[in-house]
Amino acid sequence: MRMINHIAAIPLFQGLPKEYHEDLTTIVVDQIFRRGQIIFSEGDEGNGFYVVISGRVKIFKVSPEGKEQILHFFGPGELFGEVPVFAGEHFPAHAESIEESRIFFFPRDAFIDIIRENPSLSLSMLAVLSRRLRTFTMLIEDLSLKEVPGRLSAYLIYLSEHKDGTDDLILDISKGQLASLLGTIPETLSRILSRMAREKLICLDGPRRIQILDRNGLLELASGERRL
Amino acid sequence: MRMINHIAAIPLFQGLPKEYHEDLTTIVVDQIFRRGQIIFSEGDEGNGFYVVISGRVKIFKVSPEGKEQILHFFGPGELFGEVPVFAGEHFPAHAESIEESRIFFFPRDAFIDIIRENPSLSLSMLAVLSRRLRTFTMLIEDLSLKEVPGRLSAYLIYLSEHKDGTDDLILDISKGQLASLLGTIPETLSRILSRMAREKLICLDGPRRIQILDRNGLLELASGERRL
DNA sequence: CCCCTTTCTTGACTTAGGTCAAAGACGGGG
DNA sequence: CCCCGTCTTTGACCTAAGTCAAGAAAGGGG
Repeated sequence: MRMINHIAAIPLFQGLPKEYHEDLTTIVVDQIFRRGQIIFSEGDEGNGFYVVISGRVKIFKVSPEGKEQILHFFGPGELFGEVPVFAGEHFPAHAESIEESRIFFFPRDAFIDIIRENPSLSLSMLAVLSRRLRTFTMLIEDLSLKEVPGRLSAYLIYLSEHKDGTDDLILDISKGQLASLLGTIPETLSRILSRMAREKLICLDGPRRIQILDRNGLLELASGERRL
Repeated sequence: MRMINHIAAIPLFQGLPKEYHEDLTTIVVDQIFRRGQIIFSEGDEGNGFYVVISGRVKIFKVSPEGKEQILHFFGPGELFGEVPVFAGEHFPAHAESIEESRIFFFPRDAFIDIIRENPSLSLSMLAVLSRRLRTFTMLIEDLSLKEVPGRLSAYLIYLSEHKDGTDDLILDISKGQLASLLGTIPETLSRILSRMAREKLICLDGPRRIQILDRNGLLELASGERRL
């Protein structure tokens, strides 16, 4: 049974006594979702939460006219859909698998029973939720206080700080998705990218490769000191 | 000692064994803040969280140019500033007392000790954080997917559903603050209010009194079906 | 009751960024 | 290697909403 290894690898469950890992394997549901498949929709009843084992998932809202605002991307080891478990019954947004993904589902009631007996697990959950609140706070700040070039700069800086090795940044999502994450549309994003390239802030090195030429310039944009 | 009564009245601590209420009184710090006084600032180290006993508090972000985005208002019984307790060290936003307020402060370490022994308290905290995540999700949706008349309509509908008795809605905050909560500026809010009055959706009955004339019209605006 | 401060409204102007439309560039399957 | 669908870019246009500036109302303290 390899499931227990997957569970032990989930950050949320690190530092949990082994017997709880075993308890968790008894309640977990192992699922595969294909690219584009909806995992849950806004308003669905939330009977449990999910953890990405492999692949990637996006969480998003849609306006009546069809514009979509991405709230998060989640990759391996991250959990999502936990809000209704503690707050009430309904999911506040949609979840879609953006590539073939393996997802573990943890049913609500059984999970709460485990939590009731394990304060250290609940502290982990509290940490996860608090960190999520912080990222939302940043997203709200971006959306309401910065213009799009500022949000984009902040995102590029963020990428450059979390990348591994290479000189270029590799966008791991399509530009359309990035636009939605930044609260704008592909056309606008495209214009801003080429404007930034013209201003020698960045260099577009290929379809999904971006090189940062003027880090300070980006930082100034991100903090609102400069306009494009 | 009346402090324990205040603590017992905090929703977060409802359903907690009495002895924990007593433990809490030993760690709590009782504070008074005046109107306009800053409780903490973005980036401050978070050594604990706060609960409003009386008065009102706003949580907000400020752009480099000084525009402010209000994230929350909190009144009696509500807690705030809990993110750094579990997620890390720094407050992600500012907190200001908008009227004379009595605030209890709970230091981080002592509180975590109590949580470690009391799963039902941690479940309450998880519920509070989850509900907060949900309201942020709604705020993000509003800010990025709706135009200002839509956000305002949503807020008026919300008020009308939570009001007590009277026919008119009473704005409990200034129009400037409301503008900031809606992610806009007072001029724009003012224009939209008079436009809504002209369109007979609402009636402005005095400085802070608004009467809803056409609930459906507001609902259509809030859901994006109609434009103003 | 009146002054002074703060808040609110209104107007003229500017602009970021969204919409619509069409052309170009990728990229995987046959 | 070529075709077709999907992503991306570019252009012309439009509009929501922000800026600046000047009055008008409210509201609290003396």
